[in-house]
Amino acid sequence: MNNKRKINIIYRLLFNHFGPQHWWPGNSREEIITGAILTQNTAWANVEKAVHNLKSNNLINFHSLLNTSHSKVAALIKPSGYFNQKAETLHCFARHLSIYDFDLNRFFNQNILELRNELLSIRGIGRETADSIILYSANKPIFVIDAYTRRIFSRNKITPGSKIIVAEKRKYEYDDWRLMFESSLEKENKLFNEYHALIVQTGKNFCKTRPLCNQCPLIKVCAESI
DNA sequence: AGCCAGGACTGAG
DNA sequence: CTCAGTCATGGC
Repeated sequence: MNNKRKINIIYRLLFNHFGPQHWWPGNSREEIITGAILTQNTAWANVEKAVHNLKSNNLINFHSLLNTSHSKVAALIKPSGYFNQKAETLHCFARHLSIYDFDLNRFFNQNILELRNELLSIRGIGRETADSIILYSANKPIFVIDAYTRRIFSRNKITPGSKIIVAEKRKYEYDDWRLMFESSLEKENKLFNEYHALIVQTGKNFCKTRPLCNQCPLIKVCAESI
């Protein structure tokens, strides 16, 4: 069976198992962007504390954020780790958004690739963060790849291209993974939204770095049933 | 006591 | 172009 069919089947299995995930957690586009930056290599529970601190100071607002000192922002987001870098990234994003008078409608009103390139030009925003913002804040269909995605699918022999597997970490490029999913699914933001959320849910439950994913009951069932 | 979490960037070689 | 090193807190 080819990867395309496996990817579609696994989606149904995961959705049937976990149900709808209602992502992204957060109730405004600004909060989603903030969370996407703060969650870089960080447990979500820590991000929630940092977001709460920002909320208490009315700083889920990029205009206000730009008028707040680095040291104050860094102190508020301390629970999410890497607070100096992330405070800088938040400022860089805010500075970029000022070009659009802090109007996300205007910023998001361009095609996906242009938006993506703009996001990638902002220091501290890499591919995963850019794509999370595009999918979950701008509501445009782009498939988000993260460590869980690579881990779960590569351990189940579903990988892009035909490169030799050397190490788990950097076998394939980010965009190879992204295009594998995008070319296998209907290009629909609701589907991409749910699928990535389900992958994270699966990863959190069953596919941590250890124990190995081979011991993941769900994925094992998936693999066997395909 | 480590090890890891919904990454990104830099400088060496 | 690879890739180890760096950034950093809190939970298990």
